[in-house]
Amino acid sequence: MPSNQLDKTYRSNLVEDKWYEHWIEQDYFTADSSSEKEPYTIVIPPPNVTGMLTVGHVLNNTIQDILIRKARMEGKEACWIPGTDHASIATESKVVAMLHEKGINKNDLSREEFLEHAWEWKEKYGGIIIRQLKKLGCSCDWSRERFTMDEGYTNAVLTAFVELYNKGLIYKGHRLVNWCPISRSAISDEEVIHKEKQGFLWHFRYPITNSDQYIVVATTRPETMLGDTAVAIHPDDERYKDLVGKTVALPLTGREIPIITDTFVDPEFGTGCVKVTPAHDPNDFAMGERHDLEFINIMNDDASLNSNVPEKYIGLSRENARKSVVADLESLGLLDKKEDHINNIGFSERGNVPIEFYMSEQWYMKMSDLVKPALEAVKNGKVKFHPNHWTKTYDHWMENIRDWCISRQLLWGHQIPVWYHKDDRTNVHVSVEGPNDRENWIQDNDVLDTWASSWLWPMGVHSWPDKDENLNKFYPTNTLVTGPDIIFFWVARMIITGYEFMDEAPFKDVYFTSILRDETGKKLSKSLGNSPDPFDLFDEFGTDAVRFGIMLMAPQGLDVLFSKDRLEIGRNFMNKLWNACRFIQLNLDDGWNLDAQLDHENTDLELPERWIISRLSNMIQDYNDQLERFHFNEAAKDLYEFTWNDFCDWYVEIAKDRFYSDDREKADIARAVAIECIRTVLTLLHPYSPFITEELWSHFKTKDSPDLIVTPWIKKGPLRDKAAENDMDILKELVTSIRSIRSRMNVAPSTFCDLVIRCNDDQISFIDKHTNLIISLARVENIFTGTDIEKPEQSATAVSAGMELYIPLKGLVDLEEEKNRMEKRISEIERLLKAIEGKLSNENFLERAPESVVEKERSNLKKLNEELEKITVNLEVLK
RNA sequence: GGGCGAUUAGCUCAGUUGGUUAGAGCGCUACGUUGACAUCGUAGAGGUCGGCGGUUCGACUCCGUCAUCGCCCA
Repeated sequence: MPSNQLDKTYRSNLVEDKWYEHWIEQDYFTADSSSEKEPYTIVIPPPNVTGMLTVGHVLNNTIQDILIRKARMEGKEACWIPGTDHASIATESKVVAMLHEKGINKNDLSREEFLEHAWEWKEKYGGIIIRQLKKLGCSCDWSRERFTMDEGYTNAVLTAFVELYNKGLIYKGHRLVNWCPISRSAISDEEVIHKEKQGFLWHFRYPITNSDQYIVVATTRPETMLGDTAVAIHPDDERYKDLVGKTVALPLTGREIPIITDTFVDPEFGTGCVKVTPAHDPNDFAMGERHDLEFINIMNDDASLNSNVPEKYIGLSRENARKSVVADLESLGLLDKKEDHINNIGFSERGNVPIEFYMSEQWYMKMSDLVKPALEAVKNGKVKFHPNHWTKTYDHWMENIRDWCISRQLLWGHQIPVWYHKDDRTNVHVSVEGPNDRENWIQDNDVLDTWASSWLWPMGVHSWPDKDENLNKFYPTNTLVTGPDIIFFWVARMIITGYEFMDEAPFKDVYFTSILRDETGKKLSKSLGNSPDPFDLFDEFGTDAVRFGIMLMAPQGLDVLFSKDRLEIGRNFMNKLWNACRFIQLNLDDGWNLDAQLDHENTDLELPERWIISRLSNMIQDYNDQLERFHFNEAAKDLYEFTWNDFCDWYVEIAKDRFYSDDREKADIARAVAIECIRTVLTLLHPYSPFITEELWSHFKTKDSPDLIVTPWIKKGPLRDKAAENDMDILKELVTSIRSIRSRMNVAPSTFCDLVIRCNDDQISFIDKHTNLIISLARVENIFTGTDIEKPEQSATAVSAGMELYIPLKGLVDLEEEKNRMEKRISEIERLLKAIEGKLSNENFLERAPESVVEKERSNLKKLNEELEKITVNLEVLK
């Protein structure tokens, strides 16, 4: 597959599909349940089957791909199980909209007919996001792809229902639920989004029966007064004591309702009197039960008013009903006043309209016992959260958990496996298969909440409830990667099912990704239109660059402000890597044998080689550590900095000197060292940026090496060499100082200048040893050294690494500027010295600080004093 | 009302268990096409680490408090 020479720029579109197809052909992604290797498993958070790839998916799935590719390279049996979620409400509403466009009303269809359309829709659009994940480069085991409504998965969902039902943990209840009038279904507490909205507080006068008195109630929802069945005051409220026990003639309805007392009423709020609408408010519902009030449901399932209200209001939408009721009360002189009020309104997450509290019969799950092992697992660290602070959110939710409404009045989903006998509705059959004499039974109409199916994902993707070798091998999984916004919906519930059905947590680590926001801090979402299409980004920057860039910008545990130009960093890095490889390749002789490895034991390396290998080893260590603790951004940064700052900026520049010299052996060593660096970087970068690294690998691998995707991971570098790092730091500082002088004095890069160094004997021999490097890196003609060498006339100076540097520049030196610069440095040194002297004259410091810290201060003091002395002398000379 | 998190250079962010002359990228300034890369190179300017207290020999780092912003829950 390798062609001979690398193009001048990296062209992602020529590379990506080629390698993805190759990996698929070689079957690298498929996990083997019978292998002896240690398993490493991830289950994908199943995206909505009708969804499209968002930038959030890119972040989330890149992280999973990084983990799984690394595990694969580490020689584990890597298994990343992909799939999609049927997403009841979201999908059903799309299908309804599609039908509507065709002029079909959902209500005119039978369940079977509707589902036929829905499956058709799923077949048509369901594959999109899977194809998109492939473009992203995800190395999922596609042979294991699952859909939550597949036959096997459905069996798991229904089995779980039946088991929990039989344990008495699932029951039917008639109570208020959160009702979405758009989807006409119950929704769970977690699907209600609270928003503050500017509204009003209306004060109405309710006439006391047989009296000319009235009582004023305050409400934010006038239309519900048609369902009032009481007025309540606080029992200690002196203002209304006389009215207790009397009744009110409820306006517009002709109904007579009692005035009751209840401690729930807040005397401070409004007038201290509240209307009580037990069928439409959770607090009123509770009061209704306490006081045995009448529950009057005044709404249809679409929130329009039903026949329990006076005729003129029947059929009105809740908004119009509000207008009518207010107008009518006002015309009766019963509107006392209207004031501004900020309401906290619950919105349906999917329908994006205010929810209703609606009385209906629903299925509930008892949660209090189920959560216990799951709560414990996170507390004692069997399941670890990254970042850890999410455990607090988890604990709080789990400790205050309420029963879960799991039924939905929808068609798309898992129909509840409960049958009622035709002759006797109280005769109930609950099983996965259903009754044998089906013709005599009617199945429950509702489907299960989608989360009541996806909560089984880690086991349901296998054969559960059957225990086959896949389940044995790949459960529990290792790491879950998901967003903190579904910590309740999904993460907590999966841990619950893990313990309930497998007696074991479903994963060991949970990594919560950053939530992506745009530059103004808004959450990226399709509905807001602020989410860029990832494919535009892939085209513009290359998939690898997007993956790398997004990982580099995703901080640990924080939201991330996404912006396109930050992806440029990724693109530039890919280009840099590509060109560094290209340069090394250009400098390999025709006969260069890529199989020749650097023999670390028996090769005498010079300083730059020892240094870069030490830096490489250091990076390998840090990189592995960062990945180990899920700090993906910092791992990426380690790789970036080594490649760019150490390797390209310094080593490749030094290698040029070797390549162009006559010393064949030195040049070959430099080639071998450079190739080792490149191979290491490619190996470690592969999980982040799989395509470009595989491509480059094909040019740099040894003959017998496998594809990079299955090349052994690197955990440890050849060796650290502290001495080499120190020496190289001195050399770099020297070169930088010289460049700095040149820049300050406007010496053109093409000009070679002379360099005079006053320093001690050790330093002289150091300079002698590295003369060639200094000459080529700093563009110097001749170097003169001496312990007492004189400062040349008209020269620019610097003190660097304890040496005095002079660059003769006849006529070019701006004395004033030089003087200012030196004075600035002198005052900086004096500031530092003062601080150090303060510390060193503090007895407490000397006594209590560790010796190494004191020593460091002393050596700093010495260094700075020497520098000060030299600069001062040079300044004197200038004057 | 309760909880969580944030506040470091113009912008976006790093900064391990307290001890560095507080870092990076972008942006900015100057110079530059020197045998890979202008998606580049070299050099440089730019910060009293949100305020106030406290612990400590020593605080960007730990504690308290206030302010501002964001999120979750009620």
